[in-house]
Amino acid sequence: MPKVVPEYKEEAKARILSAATQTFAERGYHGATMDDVARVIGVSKGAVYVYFKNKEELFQEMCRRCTEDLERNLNASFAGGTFFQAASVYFDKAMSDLAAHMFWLESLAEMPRNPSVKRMLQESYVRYNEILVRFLDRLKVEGAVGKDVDNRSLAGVLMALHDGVVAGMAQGLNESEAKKVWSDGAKLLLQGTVGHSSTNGRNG
Amino acid sequence: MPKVVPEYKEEAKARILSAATQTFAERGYHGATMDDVARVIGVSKGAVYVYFKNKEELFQEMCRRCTEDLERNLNASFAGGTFFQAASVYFDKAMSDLAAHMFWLESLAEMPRNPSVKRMLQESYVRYNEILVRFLDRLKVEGAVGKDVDNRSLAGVLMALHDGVVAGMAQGLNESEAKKVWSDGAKLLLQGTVGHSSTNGRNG
Amino acid sequence: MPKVVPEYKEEAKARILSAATQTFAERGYHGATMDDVARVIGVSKGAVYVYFKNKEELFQEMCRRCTEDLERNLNASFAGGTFFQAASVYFDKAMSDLAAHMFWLESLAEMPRNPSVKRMLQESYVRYNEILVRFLDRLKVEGAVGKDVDNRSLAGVLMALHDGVVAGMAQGLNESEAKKVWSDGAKLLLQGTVGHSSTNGRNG
Amino acid sequence: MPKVVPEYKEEAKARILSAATQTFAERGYHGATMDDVARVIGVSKGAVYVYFKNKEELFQEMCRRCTEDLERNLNASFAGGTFFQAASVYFDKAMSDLAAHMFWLESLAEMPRNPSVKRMLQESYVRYNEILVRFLDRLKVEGAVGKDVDNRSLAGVLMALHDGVVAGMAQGLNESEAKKVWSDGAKLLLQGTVGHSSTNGRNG
DNA sequence: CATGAATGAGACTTCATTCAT
DNA sequence: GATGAATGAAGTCTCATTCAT
Repeated sequence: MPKVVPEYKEEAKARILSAATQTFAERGYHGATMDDVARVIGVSKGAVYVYFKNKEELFQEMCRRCTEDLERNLNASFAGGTFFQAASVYFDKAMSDLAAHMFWLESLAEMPRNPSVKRMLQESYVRYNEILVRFLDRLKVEGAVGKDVDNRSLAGVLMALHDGVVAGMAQGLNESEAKKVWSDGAKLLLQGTVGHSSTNGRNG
Repeated sequence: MPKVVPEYKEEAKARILSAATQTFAERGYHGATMDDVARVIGVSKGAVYVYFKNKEELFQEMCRRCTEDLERNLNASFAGGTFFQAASVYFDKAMSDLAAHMFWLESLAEMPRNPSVKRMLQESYVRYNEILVRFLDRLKVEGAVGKDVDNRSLAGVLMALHDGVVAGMAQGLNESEAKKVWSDGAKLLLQGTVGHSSTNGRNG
Repeated sequence: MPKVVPEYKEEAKARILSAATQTFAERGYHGATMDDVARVIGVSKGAVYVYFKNKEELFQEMCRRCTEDLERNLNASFAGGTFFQAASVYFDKAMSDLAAHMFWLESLAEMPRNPSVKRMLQESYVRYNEILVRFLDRLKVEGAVGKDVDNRSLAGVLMALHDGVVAGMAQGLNESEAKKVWSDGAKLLLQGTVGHSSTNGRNG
Repeated sequence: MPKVVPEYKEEAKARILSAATQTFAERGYHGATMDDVARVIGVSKGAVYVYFKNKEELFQEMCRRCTEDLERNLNASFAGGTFFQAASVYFDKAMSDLAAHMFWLESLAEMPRNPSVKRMLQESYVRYNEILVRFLDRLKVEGAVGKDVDNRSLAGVLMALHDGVVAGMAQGLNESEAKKVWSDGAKLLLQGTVGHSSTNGRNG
């Protein structure tokens, strides 16, 4: 890969970010050293500083990419289909990057001390919610969600379920258990929304 | 109370643990220094080392007490009454110690690097689950939960919802929003368990 | 020297400042490492940080003390007596701390990059001038300095002579050569002030 | 001018030296990076290494050129005319390159750590002195300087005055104040040399 | 020749831990 | 027991220098 092509720097950055996400997920923000990150891709400490001004900026860029990836995944998964299809598609895709989950916990813990990360996570939290609300609004129109349900609240519950499953995996839940919690939770919630009054099960 | 009696040592330990929990919650495990902890209670760094061999042991003891507190709260809240009563009692008690939530996120993030903490959190996770399963089993006997529901799974969903609400608070949810997510989630889940077949709303 | 006495910290600070002045004078601000400074007094790097927040603050404190010492020396030397007595007393005292001269050159060079040092040196420069002006004013009253001489300007010339002698020593002038330049310069200047008109040689 | 001719290399070297002098004067030897120097003339770091083996050699070459420039200026200014004419001509020319003054202070400070620079500055100091002595010898022949004056010493005083004025400018003296110190100093010194015995003011 | 990505030695700084008082 | 000065390992970051392109 010649150094002269313009894409080179972007690739190098991406390589570092990938190594850093993995390392930070394993060792945490404070436990991971710049040396650790560099060693993963077989370069020297100094090389990382060519692409990122400091550890903090590296971390922020990782957060940015992670939240964007998650948003992309949500957008792609909750674009159409039934509730369960979407939830399942989303979950399977999300599970393919387990390191991202631990990294997310790390960034949650870093929020109180890093205003930039805090802002990013709070803003992305709101955006995720909106994606889900849009999806649920469509389901309501189709009758798959009861008319008396507050979709904003339901979206909040779904996100809590999601975050809680990730936290659960950190606490020992294996992947299949996590998937069961996620799908059982989703099923119960959807059943709850149609409640005893509705009979529409098309989207369930 | 003279200084030589054993109670004094316990009091001193408790004072340090309380200061440490607060400090670790604010600054994180790595961000909080032994000096910070000592300063909060107005003693010297050296004094902390009289009661705890090192930072790690201090942290582990904090984790132990936090998981015990949480377990106590769960046991007390999910001892009797309806599902919503229990959920509400629990939540109100839990909210009274907000620092504990951030500390819990910290300990989650520390798990991969601290086997002892990892074991503690995984074991307590299982115990929490058992508490909830016992509670749900009773509700099922009383008919408040549908007979075809897997209580172990429902307990897992409830815990995920709980953990997700805490994570949501870190991401910007305020206390009343959090309470709404928690109670709406609990309501939807219970409605889901009784589904379209059951008509029993006594425990809702 | 017990650590419990209050004077201990002041003494430790003074010890570090002395070691630092010597080290900075030899190696320069950038060439001298905190390790170098610590090693001179046989302590560890970390000990220096107990007394000074960082290298910059250490340097500033050194500047402060050096300018104060110089001012004290000027005040003591140019308090009374003839011009030559004062100049000679001053010079002999100043020469006893050669390291201070090189340190002063270092701080001159650091001025453009260190606003705090810049301010300190500029302010002390003005104060030195005032000390000399006061002294010259007295001489004028006594008739040792011609009435038509601008004492402020003469003080400026004297200070330039002083600074130039120090610079000259850096450039190879040995102590006796420096003393000759200083005293010959002072003599010529004083002769110049009384010029061809005055005949008063009492202070020459 | 094709790139292969030797003149090109000389031009490139001169361009780098000029950029480096400016940069080193502003940021100091340690504060100025090779990148800074290269950026000023819009070339890459590597290009500087084509013309100079390392930072030290670049610095030495700068010192050499600066001392040569100063010597040239002294030779040109103190070639003929009266004392004041020479001093004034010299000063005006010297003031046109203020950066050189700060660079000179930098190199003074670097002397203890750079034997090559030390040797250069010490040798040039001697040469400057000889230029002034030659000039003063001529004035003495012409009677503008008293016969009983030690010209070598007077030259030393003049150089101290010069260096002190430069140091004074670093300490806050503006250009007109500096000029006043320089010319008042020169006047007083010359008056001093003719002293109470001589009445010759032709050169004053 | 020129470029600039990469290196790695070395500096500053922090902080858990120890120990003499 | 309590203190806090001192230690030293370890981490972040810089930058002179090299070298493949």
